[in-house]
Amino acid sequence: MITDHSRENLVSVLRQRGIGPTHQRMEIAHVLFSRMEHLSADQVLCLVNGRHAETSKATVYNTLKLFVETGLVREVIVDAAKVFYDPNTAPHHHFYDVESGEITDIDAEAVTIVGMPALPPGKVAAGMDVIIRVRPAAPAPGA
Amino acid sequence: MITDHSRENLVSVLRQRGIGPTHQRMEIAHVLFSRMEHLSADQVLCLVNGRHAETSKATVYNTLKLFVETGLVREVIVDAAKVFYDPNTAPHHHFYDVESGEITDIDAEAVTIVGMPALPPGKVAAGMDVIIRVRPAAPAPGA
DNA sequence: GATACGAATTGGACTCTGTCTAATCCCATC
DNA sequence: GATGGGATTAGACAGAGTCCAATTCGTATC
Ligand SMILES: [Mn+2]
Ligand SMILES: [Mn+2]
Ligand SMILES: [Zn+2]
Ligand SMILES: [Zn+2]
Repeated sequence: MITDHSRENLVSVLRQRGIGPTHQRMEIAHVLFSRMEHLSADQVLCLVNGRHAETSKATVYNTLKLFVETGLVREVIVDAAKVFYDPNTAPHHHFYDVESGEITDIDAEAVTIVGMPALPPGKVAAGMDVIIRVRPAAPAPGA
Repeated sequence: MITDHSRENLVSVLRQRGIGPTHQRMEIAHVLFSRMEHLSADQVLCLVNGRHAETSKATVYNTLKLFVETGLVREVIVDAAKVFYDPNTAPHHHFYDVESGEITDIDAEAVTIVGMPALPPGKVAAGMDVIIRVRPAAPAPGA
């Protein structure tokens, strides 16, 4: 969890991962880590170019892929339409509102999975996702 | 779990859900229930048209959506690239091999989730997915 | 300051999954 | 064998994401 969003700190966070801190990468990291929300590539593109266009779609995709490969952010696959990028890399799970698209974190510490079967032979674990799909409660009938 | 793949039984399975058993729908149901595998829309299209083309892409998408809406099959979202359709509608979870794309079922009976936090206020549960991402074990070094 | 060079960025074409629509087809009923 | 409504269809379309060759950037060296 990155709490210091200053330019100097973002530079060192990128450098720690061997990522050259270019202007575009800094802007994208800033968008992700200042908000700590689950953003799609298109949302990142729009936020980065909010004032005036300065970063291309190709660079946003290049950079998000680079951030994922280096473990700076995590992909969240809950919706068939698009990938979300999650600046929270601590182990955790998600609520997903299938109507609004809203994604909410669930602390992994709080949850235990009992009776998990052995991995298929010849396979090694690469991660676990728990997704609780929710929808807005229907208003009480007659209310 | 549908064990009888005879034409007559598929007709009655569709009728039970209020789905008119057209030739194309029967073929698609047959492809899904005779294999009991997790298939993408494109795989269904190719399998249905294996011999000679008889069903359009539009009909495959229409029919899969209809099957999902009526609870005959279930969508599995594990891969950003495409949706898989699962003829197993019993509650269960999945192993997903991120390299081969192979999907394997995990019986939900065997697994218990302890300490699940309360749903966000105003939300009602619509389902839970557990996805264990795996990859082929690296060959032993020096072997 | 000018030059050189590898790395990063870019526009735009392209692929792929999935949606939409208007025309046509199918088929049960009369 | 006409009628009518649902199902199917081709193909245009939309949106996410990839790819590539050309350009630009940042930095190191002179
Ligand atoms: Mn800025
Ligand atoms: Mn068949
Ligand atoms: Zn998250
Ligand atoms: Zn399954």
